[in-house]
Amino acid sequence: MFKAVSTDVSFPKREEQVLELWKQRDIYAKSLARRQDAPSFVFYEGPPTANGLPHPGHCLTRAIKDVFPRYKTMQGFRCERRAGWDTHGLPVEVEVGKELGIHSKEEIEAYGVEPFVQRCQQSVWRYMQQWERLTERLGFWVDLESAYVTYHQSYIESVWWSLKNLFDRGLLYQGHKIVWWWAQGGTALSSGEVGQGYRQVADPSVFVTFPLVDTPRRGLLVWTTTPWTLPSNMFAAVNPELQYALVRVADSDQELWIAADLVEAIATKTKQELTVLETCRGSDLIGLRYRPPFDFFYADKADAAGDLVAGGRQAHYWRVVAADFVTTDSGTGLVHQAPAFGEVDYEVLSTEQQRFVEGQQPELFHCVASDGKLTEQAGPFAGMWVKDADKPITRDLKERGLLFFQEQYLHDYPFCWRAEQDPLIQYPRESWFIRTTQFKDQMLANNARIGWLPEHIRDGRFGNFLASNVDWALSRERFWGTPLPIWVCQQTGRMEAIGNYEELLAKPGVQGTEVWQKAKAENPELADDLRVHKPYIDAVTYDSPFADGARMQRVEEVIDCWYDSGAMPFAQLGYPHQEGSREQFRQQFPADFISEALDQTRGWFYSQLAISTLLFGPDSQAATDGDGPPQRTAGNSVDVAADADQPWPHPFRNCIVLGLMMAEWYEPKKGDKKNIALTEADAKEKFGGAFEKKVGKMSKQLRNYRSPDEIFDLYGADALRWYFFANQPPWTSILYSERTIRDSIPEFLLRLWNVFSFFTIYAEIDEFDPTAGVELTSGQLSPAELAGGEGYRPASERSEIDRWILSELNRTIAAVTERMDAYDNYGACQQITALVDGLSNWYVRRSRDRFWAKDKRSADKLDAFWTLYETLVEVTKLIAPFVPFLAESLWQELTRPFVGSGKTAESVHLCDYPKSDASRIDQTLSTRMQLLREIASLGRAARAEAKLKVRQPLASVTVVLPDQQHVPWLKAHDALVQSELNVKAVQYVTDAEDLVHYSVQPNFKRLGPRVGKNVPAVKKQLAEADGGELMARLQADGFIELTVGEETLRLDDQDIQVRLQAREGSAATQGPNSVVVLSTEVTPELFREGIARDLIRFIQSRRKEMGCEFVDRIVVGILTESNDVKQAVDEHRDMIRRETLADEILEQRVPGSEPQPLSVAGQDGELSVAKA
RNA sequence: GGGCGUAUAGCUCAGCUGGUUAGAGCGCGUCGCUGAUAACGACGAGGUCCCAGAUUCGAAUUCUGGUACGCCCA
Repeated sequence: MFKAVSTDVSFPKREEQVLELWKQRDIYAKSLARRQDAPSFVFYEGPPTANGLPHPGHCLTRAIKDVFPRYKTMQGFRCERRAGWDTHGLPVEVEVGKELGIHSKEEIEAYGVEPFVQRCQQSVWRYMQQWERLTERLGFWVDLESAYVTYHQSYIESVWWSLKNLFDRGLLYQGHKIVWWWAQGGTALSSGEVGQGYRQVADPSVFVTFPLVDTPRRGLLVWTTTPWTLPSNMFAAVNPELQYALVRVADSDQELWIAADLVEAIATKTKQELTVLETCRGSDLIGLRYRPPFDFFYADKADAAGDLVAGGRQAHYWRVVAADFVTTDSGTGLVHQAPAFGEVDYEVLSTEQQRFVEGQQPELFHCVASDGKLTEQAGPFAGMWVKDADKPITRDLKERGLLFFQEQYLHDYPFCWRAEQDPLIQYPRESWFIRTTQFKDQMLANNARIGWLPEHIRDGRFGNFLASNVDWALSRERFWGTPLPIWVCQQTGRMEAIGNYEELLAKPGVQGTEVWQKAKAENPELADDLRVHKPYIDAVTYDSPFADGARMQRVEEVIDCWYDSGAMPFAQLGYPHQEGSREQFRQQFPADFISEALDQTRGWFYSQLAISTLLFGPDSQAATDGDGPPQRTAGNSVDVAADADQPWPHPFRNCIVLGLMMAEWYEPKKGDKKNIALTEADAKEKFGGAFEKKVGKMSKQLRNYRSPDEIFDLYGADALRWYFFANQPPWTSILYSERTIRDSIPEFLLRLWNVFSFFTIYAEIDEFDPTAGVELTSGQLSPAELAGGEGYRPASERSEIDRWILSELNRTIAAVTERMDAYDNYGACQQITALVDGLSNWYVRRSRDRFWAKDKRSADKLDAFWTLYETLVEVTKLIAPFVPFLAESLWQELTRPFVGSGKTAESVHLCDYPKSDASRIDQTLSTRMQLLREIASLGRAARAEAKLKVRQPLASVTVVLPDQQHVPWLKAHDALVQSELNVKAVQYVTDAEDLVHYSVQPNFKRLGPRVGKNVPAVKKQLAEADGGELMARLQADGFIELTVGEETLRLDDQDIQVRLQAREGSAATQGPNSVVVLSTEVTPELFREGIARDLIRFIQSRRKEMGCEFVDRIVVGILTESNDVKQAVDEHRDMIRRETLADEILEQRVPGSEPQPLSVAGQDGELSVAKA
């Protein structure tokens, strides 16, 4: 049987119990086992790194990642959820470096690559426990035991396989990458590190003359802010779209090309008089050859030239080229290009290289060594530190008459975050690239088929990013990462890629494996996976197939760890090496659903798409061993039809892109801004009144957020989850607001719990038994199963309100399903909230007296029980994916009476998701009930207006409706309105000119297209006409006629809408569909009845104070001087006794009671109550 | 500097394809209810829908141009 549950519930405590239950009974495994042969719904976990502590943002990601797999599992899909960990990369090296107190590459090498890498491998798991605990506590069901790990040998071998594939197809190549370089430290810095070091500095800005080869009197006026790069000049860039002017400099024969828009500005700035001789478009200047300011390279290469792809021949260097980044915002409109020292400049060189035929392309040159000093090639400047060379170079130009102008220029420039005095420079490094640009169109086509949420990601941020794709710079000159599996012939320089470790060992003349064997022998604890890492793998060499006697040696680099993560769809399976991985891959590719935050656009979203497109795209068939793209026949996707001929989209069909999470905190208006408070209450206590609320980024330093653990302990995981799901669409920036998280408890969790608690209280008292007569088959307490229950009647035989809530339930189930299938958790939650509100504030509220009815077995009472029970059971399943803990608690309680049978599903998460029963949806009933609720609400508003509390009975209300349609139905529900508004009678009228004023408006949506420009005229005529008369005519004829201009319009009741307006001075309120008018007269009889209701209330609260059980009977004594009160007791004795379970009402003090003062009808008295 | 996004009540946000009284929750205020009760309900105040222009019979919604903020990239 049911047992009344306390309303004093601690959700965190209950959640811990639920976790224990899940663990004991292995519910997650069972939920998968149930769907073993079902169609799959594929989910990919984007691997987080356990190298840092999890924070609130991870909770959101993990909550979203949880809700859809849970939902799909209940919907009948098999959804395997494999966890994964990202373990490589610079952050790990930095952590270890901190521990060791070292940071430069040299220091790491001095420390020893071998112990360093070993430490990295151990360090990766530093926060593992916290991550696992968070995952579990949040209720994120994911298979942690079989998690994929990016440093595992099988994972790395998958990555190798893919890289070999790319290498063999000519898609991996060596080139230069311009990096931010710390010359003193001899290392490249990541963009994150560079970002930390920006400072404002003054640098020289110089305008230099480049004389044209054919007409030396004419020159290009070229701008640069880095004079030290001038010796390495290769081109001058113009914007082909801009206008350029040839100007003569007054008092000289010099003629210079500059941007036309800048003539005046430059003249003013340089105090020179400039005369425009001619103008042209930038594109007309392209190809002009000039003499560079220094001869260091010019001496050798002035005549270097090559054949063009498009035919013809062109000089390699020192000519005008096109670059659309050139603007007229500053400088001269012509920009000096030293591709070695600028990423954009380098792109210009790349573009130029592509114009020439293979083997005849211009090549990068420069004269700066990696230590930041100019080389011997720089002649007199050799040996100078680049920044120190600015001045001598400028002076030299000036002496030779090439310097036109110089000034100081303020801008932000990056410095090394470890050595603040050291400016960083852009510098070319050898690097490996993947030829992704060749697949740009395919990637775009692939992207176009992905269901992005929000949609604008596809054409916006992600689409633009793809459209401006550059080749993927894959290699890293670091230590802890997947080694690039390319071996080089030491003699010929020819290379080959290796696809796995075994393949390497099978090479002829293999040597060097003993390095690993020795390490392992010395330390058997070493993870075997390390053998495919640096430095062990570097030691492995073999005989070159390209030259007799030569050896093959691995290149030094490791790869970008984003490649690791992007390879996850196949690498998590060890594809294609592991046994069974091909079959698994075919079943688990592509994913139906993934989700990460917006910052992954250029990260995991891109790495996955790029790798997948290159490896499994249309023209990769041959290279994938004949497997081709393994297209799974379709599970489930939005917008994207599973089209057998179209290989897209992969590797994921739907992606929810989460917004960034913001923190909310309070800081004092005065004093230490670091001394913050996390809640308003704390702030009040700490700072008095003087504080302000702040919203901003989460910050570890400021600690402006509460740790997830604390949230779980204080409010519970469901509160946090519901807050995430139900408060905003997930792609907006989400405020991590402790107050709002806390508020989700009373707003939703507790409200539902209270309904449930109400149910159990009366189910226990009345011994409601849902088991009798029920034959369990599925054990899910489905409507069909419950239909056999004792006293269960078909919905059609139950009362209106029962049918109403069942209709709302099924309507909601349909809506939630529709929303969730569209990956819209927010919309789904709004539906659920509305249902629970209706259940609590209308169904239970309006049904209470049915549960209080004396006859325990009356059909109506049983209907109420069955209806509420069934609704609770279905709601429990409905909310299970969202708030799995509360749902489980409810399920365990709701199934309690059946437990003996052993046939009920042992967890709500082993149930099917509810199916909407269309036959139970009654739209008319919904509309009518809505109207009824409107009337009740208006009635209450009218009472409030007239200051007549609901406890005071009134004679009647009059409800004015514009049409008769629903009146018969409403009349049948008089009792409901009467009790809700505490009135004796309800009248419905449509024609009540004395009470309301009718105003008639056009139905714009209908009439707009029909009458167009005449809409305002129609509106005016309708407004000016007598509303009541129009109504009468409409009701009599079915239409009205209006003359607008030349035309006569016939309008029916669909074309116009009648609005009611309460007349001034009556106790009336108006709503969208009706007006409710209150009869405000309080007769003596009504007054006394009000007194009786007051007395009931006093007695009830006294009962409660005394700790009476619900069924205890009492004796009541009322002492009063008031005749009204005495008379009220006489007249309403039965009602008072019935409501308060009083055996007797005496006009004296009840012996053995504690008398209480009583104030009713403005009279004092005394109330005494005792148990009978 | 470029790209993307956002701007609606005191706060956090809804508002689909244009339809004339712009909504919710919280907060605030007033009142009510009192055997679901440390809950709950009703009502109220509170809006230049960022600004300007355009399209239209009609614009929070579409277009153009600004402004502010956020993110990503340079």
